[in-house]
Amino acid sequence: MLTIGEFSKISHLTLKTLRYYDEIGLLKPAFIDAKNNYRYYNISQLETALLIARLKSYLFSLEEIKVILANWENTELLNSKMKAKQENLTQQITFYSSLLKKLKIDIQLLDEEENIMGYLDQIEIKVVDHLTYHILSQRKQMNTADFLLHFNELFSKILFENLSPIAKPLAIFHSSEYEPENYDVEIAIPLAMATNKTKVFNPGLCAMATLIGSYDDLPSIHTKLHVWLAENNYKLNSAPFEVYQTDPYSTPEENNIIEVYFPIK
Amino acid sequence: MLTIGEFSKISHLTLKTLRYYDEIGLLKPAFIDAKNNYRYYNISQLETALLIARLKSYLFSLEEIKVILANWENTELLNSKMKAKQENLTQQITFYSSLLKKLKIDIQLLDEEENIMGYLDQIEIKVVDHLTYHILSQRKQMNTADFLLHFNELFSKILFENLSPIAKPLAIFHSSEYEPENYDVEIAIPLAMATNKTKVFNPGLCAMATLIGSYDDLPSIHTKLHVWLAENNYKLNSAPFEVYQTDPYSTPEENNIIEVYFPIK
DNA sequence: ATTGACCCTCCCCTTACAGGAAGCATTATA
DNA sequence: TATAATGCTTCCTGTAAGGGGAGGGTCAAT
Repeated sequence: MLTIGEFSKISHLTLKTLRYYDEIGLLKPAFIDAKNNYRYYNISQLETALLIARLKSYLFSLEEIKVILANWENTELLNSKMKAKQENLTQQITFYSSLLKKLKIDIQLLDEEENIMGYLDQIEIKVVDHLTYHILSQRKQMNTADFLLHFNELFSKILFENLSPIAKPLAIFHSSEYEPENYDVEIAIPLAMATNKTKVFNPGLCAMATLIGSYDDLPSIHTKLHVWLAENNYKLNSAPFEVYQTDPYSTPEENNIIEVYFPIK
Repeated sequence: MLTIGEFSKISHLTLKTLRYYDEIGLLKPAFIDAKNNYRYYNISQLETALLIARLKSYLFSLEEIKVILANWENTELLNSKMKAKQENLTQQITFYSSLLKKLKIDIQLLDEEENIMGYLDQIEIKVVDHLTYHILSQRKQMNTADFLLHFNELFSKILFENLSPIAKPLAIFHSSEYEPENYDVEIAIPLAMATNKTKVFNPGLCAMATLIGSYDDLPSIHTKLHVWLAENNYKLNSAPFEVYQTDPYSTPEENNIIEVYFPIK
């Protein structure tokens, strides 16, 4: 039997950590002296501690580790968790790598004494009179993370009901605030002919800017448009919408072309 | 003037986020109506919001971003912070990559139906009678993170006082628990001759195991040794110590050779 | 005048502990 | 044996960056 201090020294886990693991039920001492609440550990628990440390080094959460330990006999579980973690780490690495790439571009800009927000001045705003369309649309509360998925239903309908799209798909944003988990969006596809399921989409005069790049830059475009509206004494007349000019499935993230329209008056 | 909802929609920051940024002083609304506490933002603050989002995407903490914004005129600061962050990201990537490599090895083990803790059984324990040395030593409370640095002083003394080391440097662990920030360690170098500054180091009979690999595996060795002591009815006779057989500065992390000794009775 | 959308503050929750206080228990030393 | 030094306990607070929700006030349009 080892006291918590001895156990700490051998396992290289602090007292705080051991007490915390006890509390969350990850590693409970083999024996607790009822009269003074002293914790005592088995020597064999040292190996459990090693295992925990090992899994922790792979960035599993303590909750995940608990599950793995509880099903230690089930090697399939561990195997699949490990493979999931591998996938996870790989994604992290690509994420960090692309971040690093962007960062380096900005550093170069800074070294050339340019403003890193300078790209904002490159955004060009046009005033256009948008065509009137008959659109097939669906309005939903959606999670912005799986925005794309929601188009599938529409695409499918068009395919199976032999409808003919006449322009690129678009999305109309009705939300009054930014709520990524529960975003009020109407996705739509303009059709060549009106049916009883279509409705008329007639935004009229619009301020428009084109985004070439990642969706992450959408706030920049929106900001630009709003600043422009304010400077030119226009008001937003109805919900902003976006037209997707490129296929997000086959286009690399940074080459997407999205037109953002603000109906104005 | 924009209400918080409008500002949220354009900037793609949630209401929660905006209120939080107000609270921590990162982005305070330009105007607050005193009678109802409504927050109102300037259009120009949208660009600040964009900047914040940008820096956040580079994984700066909000605290860092606050500092950067406060010194926005000082382009040097931003530049240096960006370069530090670049370094940081690079390290993260190497860290994740090496983790991924280890993970893949374990996955392969699992696929071959081996236990991932199997390496524990490979650790060989010998009983040896340790030589007696005259050691030049220093006992300190240290942070385990800069363990190596503490040797420099000793090395320097040996060099400038023309002393002759006779064996590899070692460290004796007096701590009674694991406290990474404040670890009670005695670092020592055995010398050929006794002086008035040396003391006798005579651990006697020891159980010994050799670690080839990263320092992270030290708990495994300690665990192994403790299990062995318990199984063979020995007791720890004095503080455990480690002998560093390889130069940590020139040896890649995974090739270090460290001998761990437990004086026994 | 009412209603529904919008805004406010306040409190609790998240991870994986660290830091510290206050108070027993055990062990070492004088 | 008395005292001091450790060792152990529980409990409280704090971390980063907000999310979730309660309870209640306010605004704009009908």
